[in-house]
Amino acid sequence: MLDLKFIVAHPDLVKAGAAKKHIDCDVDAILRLDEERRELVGKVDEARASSKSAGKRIASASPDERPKLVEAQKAEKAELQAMEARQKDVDEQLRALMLLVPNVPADEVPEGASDEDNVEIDRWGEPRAFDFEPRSHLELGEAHSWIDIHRGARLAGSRNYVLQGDMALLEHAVMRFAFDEMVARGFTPLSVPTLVRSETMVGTGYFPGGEDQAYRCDDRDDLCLVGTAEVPVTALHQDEILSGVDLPLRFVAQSSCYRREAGTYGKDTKGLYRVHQFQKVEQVVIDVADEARSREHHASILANSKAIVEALELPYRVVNVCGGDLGQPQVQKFDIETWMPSRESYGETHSASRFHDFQARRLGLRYRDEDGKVRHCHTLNNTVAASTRMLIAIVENHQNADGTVTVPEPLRRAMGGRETIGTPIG
RNA sequence: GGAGAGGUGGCGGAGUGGCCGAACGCGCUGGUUUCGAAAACCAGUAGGCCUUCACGGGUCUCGUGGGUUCAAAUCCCACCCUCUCCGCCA
Repeated sequence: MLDLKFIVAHPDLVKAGAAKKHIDCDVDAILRLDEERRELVGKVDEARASSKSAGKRIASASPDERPKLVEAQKAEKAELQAMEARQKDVDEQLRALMLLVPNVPADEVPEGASDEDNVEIDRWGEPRAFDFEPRSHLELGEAHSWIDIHRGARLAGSRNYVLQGDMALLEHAVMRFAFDEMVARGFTPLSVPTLVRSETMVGTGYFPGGEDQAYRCDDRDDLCLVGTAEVPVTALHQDEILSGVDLPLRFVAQSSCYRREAGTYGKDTKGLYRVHQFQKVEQVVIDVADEARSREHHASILANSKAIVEALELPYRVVNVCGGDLGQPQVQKFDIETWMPSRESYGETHSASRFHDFQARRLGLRYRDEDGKVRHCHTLNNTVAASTRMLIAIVENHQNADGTVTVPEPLRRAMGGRETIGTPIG
């Protein structure tokens, strides 16, 4: 969330930011509640101080004046309790509203309502001109018994799948390559829980608002399956005060990712593009609160992922995500979209976001700065590789006329040294 | 799942109703000393909120939330977490 002091000092900026994101929030109600809160806090503190000193008088009073003093205190206490109850009520209302206020987008974020308004800012490689009719990943997958949608659905419902044989191997190969690359770049490898407390979902900004998109086990255990390792990794140091000299922290984690995809019925129903579960390697950076550093990290985590996609020889473009396509927590987001022949378009494969202290403030993630002051950290994250979407891009872009698939060089070692997979299709 | 023990500051650890945001030790920071360092000695060392130009002052927080009391780290209730033993188990 945003700093309450910031909201109070710059209500128009916050409102403009929300408008740019096409998100509703009641800034004026927050201003009103904050004023009421200040008034109450002043009064409550005063009443408490007087109650305290009265208590001390009672403790040192003689036995015969004690009952009188205690009686007087009882009356004051009722008054104090009423004020405290009101204060608590105001605080709760305030927090609930604060959780709904979106982060202010950067100036460079383009205006726009949906992903159609995202602005291309970079492009690498050329979509391949096939001299044969290219097959979709699903056609290839079914021909080679690599992808089993029917049994996936039978096991787990629609939007589920089973990978078999070389496709299951290739999935591991991509994940391992992505993970190793990040470790080589100095990121600390992490293996984290994917089932987290609801509180952790709130901390990273997914709740409130994203409850429909998460699988929840909270009727019995107050736990949710994460949609990305970003959640447990960013929250790793929640409620801690880190030492400034330890920053930045750079983490890489692989995890299963679970997404309900509510409200997407009928959209991307074919193949592996939009599924309920996949594997993902994710990178997370936690650093001091500094705009320049935030921008540097943003560029660098984007570069990390570009290097992966380039090493796999996949054409891509980078888009500057517009206001309306930006989530509540982000300041700015760059998506990498990788060319997918069957879609005849670039499909989103990576999402590099920076948050300023929006997540850190919810998480209680802080550090002690050089000047001795305690501040909230800045957080960032980006996809390194998401299994299903990378598999789509790899098999579709590197397919051959006979239905075999050329394995990109970095993945060959994990594929037993083979240059191609699949037997020619008749 | 059953039985027991426990959760106090960066760490260890005292504290069983008012004098406790909290002894003592370690760590850390500054100073004295030293050619420099170590040691020794002295001083400082949690966070939130309100208030103040500032110095400061007030208040809250001893796992979390409720309760008892004029007064709670301390008593009561619920929940969360950790550890030990048993059971189950990849």
